[in-house]
Amino acid sequence: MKLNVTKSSLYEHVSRIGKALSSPKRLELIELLAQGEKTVETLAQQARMDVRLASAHLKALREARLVESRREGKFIHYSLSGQDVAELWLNVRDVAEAHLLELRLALEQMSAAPDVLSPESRESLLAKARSGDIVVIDVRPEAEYEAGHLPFARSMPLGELEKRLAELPVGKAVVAYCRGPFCVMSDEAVQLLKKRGITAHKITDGVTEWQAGGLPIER
Amino acid sequence: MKLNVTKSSLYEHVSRIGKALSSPKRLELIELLAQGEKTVETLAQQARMDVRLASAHLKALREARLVESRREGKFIHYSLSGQDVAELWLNVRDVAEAHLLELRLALEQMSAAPDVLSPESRESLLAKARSGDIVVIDVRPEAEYEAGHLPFARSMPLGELEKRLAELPVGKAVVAYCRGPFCVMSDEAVQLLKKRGITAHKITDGVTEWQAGGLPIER
DNA sequence: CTAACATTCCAATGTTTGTTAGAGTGTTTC
DNA sequence: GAAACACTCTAACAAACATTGGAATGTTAG
Repeated sequence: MKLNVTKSSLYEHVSRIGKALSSPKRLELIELLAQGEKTVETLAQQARMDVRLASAHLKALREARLVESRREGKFIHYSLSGQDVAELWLNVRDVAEAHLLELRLALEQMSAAPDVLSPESRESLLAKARSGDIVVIDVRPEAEYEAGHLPFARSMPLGELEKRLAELPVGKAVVAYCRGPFCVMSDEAVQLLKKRGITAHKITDGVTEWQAGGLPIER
Repeated sequence: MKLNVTKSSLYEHVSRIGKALSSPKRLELIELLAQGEKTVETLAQQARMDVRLASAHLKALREARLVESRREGKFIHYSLSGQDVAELWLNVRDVAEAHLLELRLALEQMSAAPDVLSPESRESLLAKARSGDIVVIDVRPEAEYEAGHLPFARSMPLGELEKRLAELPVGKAVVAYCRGPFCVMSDEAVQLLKKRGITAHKITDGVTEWQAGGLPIER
């Protein structure tokens, strides 16, 4: 029998948010939810964890009011309870990257192999995409593309990429993106494309980073 | 016997930052450190906790690279390891305030009594302070004032306020501030001033909020 | 109604964390 | 050198947490 003592100092309240951010699994769920609303099953599958565990973590996130749920028939759809939550995730990630050497090393090692497009300005990328100079592909699952994607990007989920290579205009450089710097799907896409002789690069920005930078998102 | 397995997924690294933010005591220490570097003893005293406990929490914060320490003779001075850490704290606090009803209620209740200056723009406050239209007082301990304060503010620590009332120009409205919305020192200052018949208001901004808003800080 | 399914709840496990007590380091002052 | 001081480390315990197995809930489809 637990008593509801609510040791409610102001810091206590804020620490509930901190607690929600203190588990790697929950952070992964937040990043996935930043790509659009999802069911528990989808989340569990994409984060490779047991459904029960995902449910438990989602409960914790819901209690910290970072996520909301919506029932639709058999399924319960979870989503972040605001754009500010996605931006908080970016903020925590940036601070971690700035101060934790280990993380910076791990990230460098990860994206050392495939071509990362030099961080030219987001606007210049946008301009090239608009003019048709380059082809921007979104290699995330289609549902995430539907929930919001970069302007002028076309959906080309990693799993289908190989079969759908013919859809890509010949001779044009391809720029791939996925969920953000922690996501390896764009790396794999670039590898595959280069193997087929297609000029390909990746950008580490995902939709969340793009949006947080004040740039437009299409739907 | 613990093995140093370092389950180093990327999320694992970021969660170290989250863990550091998951304890109310640590958050309080972060807020205090945002006011300027401090020794363990000062921190323990201001946060009303045992020195040993403060030391333990500081160790955790240091391991998450959110704070740094610097030895100077007998004393070890702790400080945030970057402005970004202070801004992360603001970000977490803002998200908590936006999504946790309980916190918003607690805050409203807290600042219901004393006069909160209507959130007129920071610039207009600055202008009035510059022109001498109002007197801005910083009621934090003097050391924190020294480490950085609002432009045109004069130091008037809460503990000395009563003795030093004569220093205030007569007939002018006083605006008090302290560490931020969680800090009650400005509330107490306003109460005391009003009791003496002095027109007094508070602003909830502290130096950190002011600075994060892109406004200048004096030193 | 029942069956199938998505999701959550409950209970039990081992692990991590917060806290305090007491001892130990390193630095200054005499 | 010794004493005083600021701070940290070790050990210990209770509380909180993550994870898994098994059962329960609520919904749709028949």
